[in-house]
Amino acid sequence: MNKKQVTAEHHHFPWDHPRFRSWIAVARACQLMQQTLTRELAHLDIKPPHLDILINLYRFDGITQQELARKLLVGRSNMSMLLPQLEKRGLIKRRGDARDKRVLRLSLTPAGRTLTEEAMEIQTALIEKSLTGSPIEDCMTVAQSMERIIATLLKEDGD
Amino acid sequence: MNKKQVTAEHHHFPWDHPRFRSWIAVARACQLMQQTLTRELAHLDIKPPHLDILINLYRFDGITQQELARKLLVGRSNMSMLLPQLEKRGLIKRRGDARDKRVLRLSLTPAGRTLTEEAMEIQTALIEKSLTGSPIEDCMTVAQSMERIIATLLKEDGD
DNA sequence: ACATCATTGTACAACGATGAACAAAAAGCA
DNA sequence: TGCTTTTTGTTCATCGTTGTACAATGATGT
Repeated sequence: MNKKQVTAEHHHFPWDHPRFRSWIAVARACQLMQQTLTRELAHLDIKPPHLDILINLYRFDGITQQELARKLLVGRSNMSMLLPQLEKRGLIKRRGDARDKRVLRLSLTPAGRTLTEEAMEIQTALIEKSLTGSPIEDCMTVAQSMERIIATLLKEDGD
Repeated sequence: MNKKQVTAEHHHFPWDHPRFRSWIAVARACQLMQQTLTRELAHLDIKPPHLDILINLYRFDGITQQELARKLLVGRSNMSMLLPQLEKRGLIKRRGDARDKRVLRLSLTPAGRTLTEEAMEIQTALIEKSLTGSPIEDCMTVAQSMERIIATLLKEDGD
């Protein structure tokens, strides 16, 4: 009931808000994870963006470039730049669809599948190592929060 | 004790691991948040990387480029590319240190301070809006998990 | 059938981020 | 003092990402 409270009850700065601090931590962790993954994938001569592509081709064989770009939250032009590289390296195959001559359907070659499995091994190991300090239920809480964020941001995006 | 269990007890795929799925959600949320923030900052003619710089100059007046780069987890060369732009726009000031003639000490101009406050308002609003679905205690859990990840990844980085 | 609009992939210029090589200044050490 | 090593910032070539403009194909409506 004196001066102390007056200064304590004001939250002028963003970094005093718990949600703000929380998000900054998320962003930095993400950045660090990307950098570390980049280093650990170096000897396979691929980078996180390539791995994202390969994993999705592994899961969804025959997907189109458009669908792939939407899953990865990147532009179509991005795929047009990266996919020919992977194709030249013999990791993926692109063949036109008979019914819709606009689309190119994507799939992994045997070499691509092998490389993807090696890379996923590395990524999984890195994630497990980084998250061993957090109990599974905390990971579930994190996942739920993140899914809510994704839903919120996607909703106002496609209006 | 028959065939069913044999296939069920194997977790071949990364996306079956809860920690893996959890991290994928983190990465996608981060990506989306960045894109949304980029759009909402557009009318101020700055992008998330610039805002990161400005906020740190707001908090830590007189910081050097090296210290700034370390806080942002980017290379020194990155700062050498971005800071001259902000200086030409009259948002920051760079002046040499008398005692150590190598370093440049950074500070915001009045115009830079004003712009930073506007931009922080936007970012804070976006974060609050995206996280309103998550109770504060969940945010704290998220923050703790992320700080652990950061600590883990930084530890093996600076060895 | 025809015109119009939407969708899919590409080409290109602009920009941010990186790592390596470099110059200048400081720090450590003989 | 003089020599080496470390630190700080810059420059440059390279690469991923974006947005825009474009061509080809498909879908829609009259």
